Amino acid sequence: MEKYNPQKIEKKWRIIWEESKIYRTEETLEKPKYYCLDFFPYPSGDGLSVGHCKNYIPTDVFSRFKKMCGYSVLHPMGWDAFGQPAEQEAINKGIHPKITTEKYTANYKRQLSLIGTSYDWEREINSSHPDYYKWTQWFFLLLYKRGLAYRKKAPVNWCPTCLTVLANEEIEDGKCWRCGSEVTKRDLMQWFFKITDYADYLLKDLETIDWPEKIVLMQQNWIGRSEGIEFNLKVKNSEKTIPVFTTRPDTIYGMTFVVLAPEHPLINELTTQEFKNAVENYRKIAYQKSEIQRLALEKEKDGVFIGAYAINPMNNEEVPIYVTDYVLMTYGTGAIMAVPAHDERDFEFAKKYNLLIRVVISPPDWEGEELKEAYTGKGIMVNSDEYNGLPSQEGIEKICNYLDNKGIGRRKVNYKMRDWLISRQRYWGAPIPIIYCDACGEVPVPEEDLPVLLPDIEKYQPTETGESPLAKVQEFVNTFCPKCRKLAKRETDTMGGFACSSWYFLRFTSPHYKKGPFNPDKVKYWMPVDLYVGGAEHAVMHLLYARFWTKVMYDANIVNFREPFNKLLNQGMMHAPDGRLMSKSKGNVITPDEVVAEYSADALRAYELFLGPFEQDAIWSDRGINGVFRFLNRVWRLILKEKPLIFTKRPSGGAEDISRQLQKMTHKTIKKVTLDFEKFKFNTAVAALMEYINFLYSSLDKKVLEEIWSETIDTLMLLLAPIAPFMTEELWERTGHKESIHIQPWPKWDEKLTYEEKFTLVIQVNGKLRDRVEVPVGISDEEMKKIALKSPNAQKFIKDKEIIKFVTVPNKLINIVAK
RNA sequence: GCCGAAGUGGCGGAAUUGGUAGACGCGCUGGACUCAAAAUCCAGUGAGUUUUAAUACUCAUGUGGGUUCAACUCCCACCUUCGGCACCA
Repeated sequence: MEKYNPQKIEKKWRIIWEESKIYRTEETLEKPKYYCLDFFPYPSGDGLSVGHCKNYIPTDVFSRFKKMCGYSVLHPMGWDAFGQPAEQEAINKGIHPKITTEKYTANYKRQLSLIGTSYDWEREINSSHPDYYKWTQWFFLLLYKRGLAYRKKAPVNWCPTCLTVLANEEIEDGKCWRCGSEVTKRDLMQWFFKITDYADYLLKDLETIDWPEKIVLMQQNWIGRSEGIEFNLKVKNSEKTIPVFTTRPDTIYGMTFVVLAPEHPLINELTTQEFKNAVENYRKIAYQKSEIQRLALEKEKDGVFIGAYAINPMNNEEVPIYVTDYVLMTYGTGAIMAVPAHDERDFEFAKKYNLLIRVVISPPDWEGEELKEAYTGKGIMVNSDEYNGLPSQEGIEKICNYLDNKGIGRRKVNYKMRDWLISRQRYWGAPIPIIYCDACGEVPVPEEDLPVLLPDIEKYQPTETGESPLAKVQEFVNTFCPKCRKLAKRETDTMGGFACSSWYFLRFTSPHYKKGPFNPDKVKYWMPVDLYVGGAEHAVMHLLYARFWTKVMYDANIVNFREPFNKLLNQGMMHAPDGRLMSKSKGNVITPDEVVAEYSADALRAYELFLGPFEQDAIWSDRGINGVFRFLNRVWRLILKEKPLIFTKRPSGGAEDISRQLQKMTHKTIKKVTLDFEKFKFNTAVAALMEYINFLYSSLDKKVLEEIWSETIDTLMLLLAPIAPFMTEELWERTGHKESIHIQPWPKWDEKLTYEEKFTLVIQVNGKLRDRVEVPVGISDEEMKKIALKSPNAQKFIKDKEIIKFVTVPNKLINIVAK
């Protein structure tokens, strides 16, 4: 027998598979389709680590499995090559992103082939290629035409290191998600997508998809829907009114002051002369503060009085108006009625400035004493005139009705989610296809003029001016107005990377289509994605944006589904042996290259699957992989060398004939592995195959009918094929099969053959295990009782006691309850 | 602070609807093979008590209660770890 030589056979099959195009996608109406997709990766210079493989291996195993089960499977791969990470890399290394991108994608592709993935490379896409971003721009225009892309000057998040604006989702703890610098505010003219128009829609349709609860919850929280009422507060000695939003109108009688955000437009008009200086000072300081300082939890609430008074519409009480930075201009109306008794922040503020704290919702067991902290729960209304005695819920209804009827306010829904900031002052992205003309204003680039090509330039470093590097490229900026043909200027900002990944899953269905972003027939055939697999870190970014674009497409009648990804799974992260995340800077990266060289791609695959549950984090261990490597060697040896005592006809005498047990074991294993694969439980599937082979080895000194042995080893190879594609292909060939193992039908199990004839009857006394007896399946309760009572071990524990009852579980156990 | 997930041998992890806790693997121990080692193969391996031995018993799934004939699984309280959100009125 030739030794298992993975280096040789893996290289051999990689070449054969590529030449025979065995992984080309099949599109046929005769089979059900299955679209299995990985998150769109950004190809980094560091290449793949075994951590990344924790995602790609399981989806590959599953795709192979589905294909063997008779599906036509779409399992594509492409590159999210545009965007900041790629550009930053290029800047750091001083090499043009176009060049680095090309190099890195080639490396990724090589590594993915190395580990035996079955991607259809004829469908490879790259978001930084003009034939791709042409359509990203096309989608921008679609949103624009539907009123969902607009430009406004707004204080936006600015990263002083990356020199660009960031979307809200790209800020973590007030810091840039990429470089960790503190984010500051800057007033810039920016493009936004109106995702808030779809807030409710995005929220509701979460019910229709099979996603991890965790992600659904994160999206719900991110969207942050809250129902309330917006109403106007009159200002004493002024015509102006201040709109405020509240979800707790039942606490309106507890309003003892009003607070405005520092950016509030009414501050200038309402502040009295006397307080102008103090207010201006406060605003200046607040405005200079970075987000992180402003949001710091420990920070004391402060603010200044503006000299004006607002009037409570319920009782005409006059309350002072303050400006403070704990109120955000970007949510609700940027002003609130402050109810210190029932809001923690207002309470803190009132304490600091000795403002009145009036209880209007009675906390449980409250007897009129002063509150030590705000009571934010619901309760019975007090100190609220005719509303006294009402529970909160009713109070909310009644007061809303009152304000509504009086024309003072109206019910409103607010969302935490903000519009999606799409402009980036960066070179490496899809140019925003808009032209500014002195005569015609903002003009979209006509579809037939797409793509707006990203010029090839030398100086792509970002600038501090808040302008994209493209602004300095005269040939790019200067153009003609598509409407009036006069001289005009192009928009020089590019789109953030998340634009590209908001539709790429559609492009895979027809990656070379020229007449549109995708071929509608192919989209109809393949979409939606049946299984989408990636990390949880994209919960509120990519996964929300892609859903949004899909809904816009649905409304525009270009797709016939409202959700792009039916089922979503998040893989756990793979940590380095030191328990930390793998990263080049920490020097603890383990690459698939080194593992494949030392063991084999098949061993790497099997090990990553076996390490633990798919969704759970795992720690790479250099020792553990030995176990699966041994297992693969045992498979190799068993199939090529070992055999039990084979016979062709019923023999007499000699060794024990275990044909029947073997057959049962085979069918039980098929069932176990199949069901485990369906449930993405690859670790127990591998374990089942290990048990299977252990059983086979223990059968070698027994007698087996020839056809059963041949079924046995064929099944072993087939079940293992998605996990260890190289080795099984080689073994399949060596055992005389002509066609590739990867196009064979998945083995089926015969349910009858998974049933046992005997089982271990567990005998308990008062719930404690006392004995075990082998008995035939299907025996009656009475028989079980008889057997149990005969057990000497059980007898020991019941002899001085009175038997009260028997509890039986058919084919499992009997419990004798005795006192 | 709020929301969510998870705590099982020396380690990674298994355990249908509550029904044999620790599958499978790593590691370790002993043995076989070998001049020797590696590799491979065989056996053992939760802790404790007991027995010459086979055996048997007690304890054990983060902690403390509860429901149940029976709890890793269900309920209540708490502890720890990880993840998310964090002035959203």
